[in-house]
Amino acid sequence: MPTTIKDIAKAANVSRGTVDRALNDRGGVNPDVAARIKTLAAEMGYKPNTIAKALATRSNPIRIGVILNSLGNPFFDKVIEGINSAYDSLSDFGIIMEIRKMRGYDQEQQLYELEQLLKRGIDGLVITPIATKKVRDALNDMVKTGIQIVCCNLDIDDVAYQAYVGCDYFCSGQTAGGIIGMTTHGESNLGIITSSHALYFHEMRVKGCESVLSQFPNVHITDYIEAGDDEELSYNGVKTMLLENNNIDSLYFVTGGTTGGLRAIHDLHMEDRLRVFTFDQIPAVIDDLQSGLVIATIDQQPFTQGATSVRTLFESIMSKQMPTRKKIFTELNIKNRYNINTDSINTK
Amino acid sequence: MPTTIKDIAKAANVSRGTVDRALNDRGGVNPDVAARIKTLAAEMGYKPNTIAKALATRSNPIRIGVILNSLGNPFFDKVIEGINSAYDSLSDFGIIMEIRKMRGYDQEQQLYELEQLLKRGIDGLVITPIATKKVRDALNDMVKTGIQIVCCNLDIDDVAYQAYVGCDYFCSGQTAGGIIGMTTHGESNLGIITSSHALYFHEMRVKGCESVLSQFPNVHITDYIEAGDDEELSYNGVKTMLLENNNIDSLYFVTGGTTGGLRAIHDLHMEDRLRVFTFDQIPAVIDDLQSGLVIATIDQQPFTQGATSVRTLFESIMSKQMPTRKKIFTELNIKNRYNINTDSINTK
DNA sequence: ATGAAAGCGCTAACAT
DNA sequence: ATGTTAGCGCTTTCAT
Repeated sequence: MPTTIKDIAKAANVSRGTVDRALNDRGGVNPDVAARIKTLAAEMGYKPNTIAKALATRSNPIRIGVILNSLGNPFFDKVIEGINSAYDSLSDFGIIMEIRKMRGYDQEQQLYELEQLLKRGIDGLVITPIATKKVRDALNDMVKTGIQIVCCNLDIDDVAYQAYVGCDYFCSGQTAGGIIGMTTHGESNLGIITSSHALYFHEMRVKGCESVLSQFPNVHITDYIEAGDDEELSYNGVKTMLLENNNIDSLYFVTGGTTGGLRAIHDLHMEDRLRVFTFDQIPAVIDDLQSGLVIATIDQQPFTQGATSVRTLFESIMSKQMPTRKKIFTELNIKNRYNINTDSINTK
Repeated sequence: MPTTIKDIAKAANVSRGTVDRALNDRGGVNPDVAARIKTLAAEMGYKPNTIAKALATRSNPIRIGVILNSLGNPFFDKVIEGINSAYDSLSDFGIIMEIRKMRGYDQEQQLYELEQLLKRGIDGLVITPIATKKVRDALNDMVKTGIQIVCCNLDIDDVAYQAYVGCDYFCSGQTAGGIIGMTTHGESNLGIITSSHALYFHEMRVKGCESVLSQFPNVHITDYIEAGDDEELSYNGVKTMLLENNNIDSLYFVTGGTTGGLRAIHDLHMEDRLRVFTFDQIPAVIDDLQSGLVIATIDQQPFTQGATSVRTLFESIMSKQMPTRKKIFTELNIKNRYNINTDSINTK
């Protein structure tokens, strides 16, 4: 039988209330007594029982806010599924969650959503932060008021958050580089489509890929465009790229814009000439994995990212402790047409 | 506020005890009243609060037995980590778990372990079942006495278990076939090392791979040995295979024996001649992914298999309901040297 | 500063 | 067959 607060109370010759106050630093307890209780608890190997605590605090439940720049980005569908799944499984603990969705990387929009959540009152926040000074400051202000933050999918420097949950972007680029090098047998003229050099994490995917491709002297990066995560820009950009460089035989889509770019290839009927490498398992990618146009896509476990963000935040609030690791990296997985997710777990 | 048993009691004009008895079919309640309570509960959207239930039943906790044929098989290290992780996170719910480890596929050994667990008394069982008639019968007998079963990593037909948690073996073979075909550019003389044709699931990996490779007319299966999951047999078999077939340029290790086989390659100094494809992320594979000998390995999420088995069993016992899906497939993931797991979640 | 007691939602033992 | 009550481990309010 594990040690309970009652056992400690008896051992310390005080009431359960006092033990609770001491152990949780609620104040109003003689420092000497508090110290005695704490050492006693440690000696007896006390571990608070989370579910009992959750039951007891059910009347003022933990409130979690979520802000995702998910609108118009099919990648986030799975992240949201993961968030909802974790929420479901935590509902017995009495938690309240509100998701707010926004489009793209507009900091003003994100600041607005933050304000709305603050108004309602929250204990914790899951966010895909936009890495600007204003957002950084706003987040740090929240932390000062006691709100705990977990970053999901996007990281941000110099914010006192609890954890970042997402992939290692440089590593994801390396993984892509590895599969590009191997499947082209080290002979290729590659076109790269990225969002913007300004987006640090997407740039990491390019750098990671290049660092590996440098080992393949006959893989040449022939062209390189920025499509700003916009499907139309990507569509037109890819069209131009392919028409202007008729030696390009493979394409590397770093992020958003993949759907538009694939459409361009189909409209040009250039499927047979090209090998395409992408990220994530969005619908357009799955279709073209089946058709054989996309050779491989790198998955970053979006479902797990969502679920783990919520769970990590919850545990962090409940236990009043930092998570054991600050950077919680999800796996990077190469998917071909045979192992794309149909009905495995971590997915649904 | 969610509906509680108290709300239903009030609405039905009975006591909470009666509601509890009715909803849990504990008997000793007027059928009409029971029916009324049940429909009322459904109407009011009642969902039992798991954590309250767990607290209340803490005095006779759920006992879970685990039987794994993990001895001498490094693959299972991660499965066990997953099992222990799930156990930790469920310990507040008051569960007791006992793991029994055995070696290989000996049915008598497995029957013995089953008997030991039965003696101690268990409510649920996680097992890597050996698919023989005796084991099948023993498991079905247990189910009849009310013990719930979850199969982990290995499936078995005609057992009334709650769920199978593991990979789709045929699909894992297809995935391997895809990566072999792509990275060899469809030109290869392939040697296959499997455990035994008699082991259905390993055979599926061969069939799945062959089904895909048939699309690559210039990939030839040159040799094919059975190494019975034994490292020494594999070591010698691979040596012979490579010496007798000096046109073999790639190897496909279906399962156990990978460590021994890789050692044979090194001892023959044939690293440069070969491309190797394996399953799982056991230490020897990780080393040779780094060295470049292993091109890719197919991961099946062993940590998740362990954790999900325990969680599924626990939820199934607590809720007295079948899991939503009977076959819970873990993801199959292609790993190259850049995305093998170092410190991502799902792993540790 | 400390103790006592009620209560979170549910189960189980005991009454009726 | 049904009601009542104590209790699981913890928090919180109200006394002292």
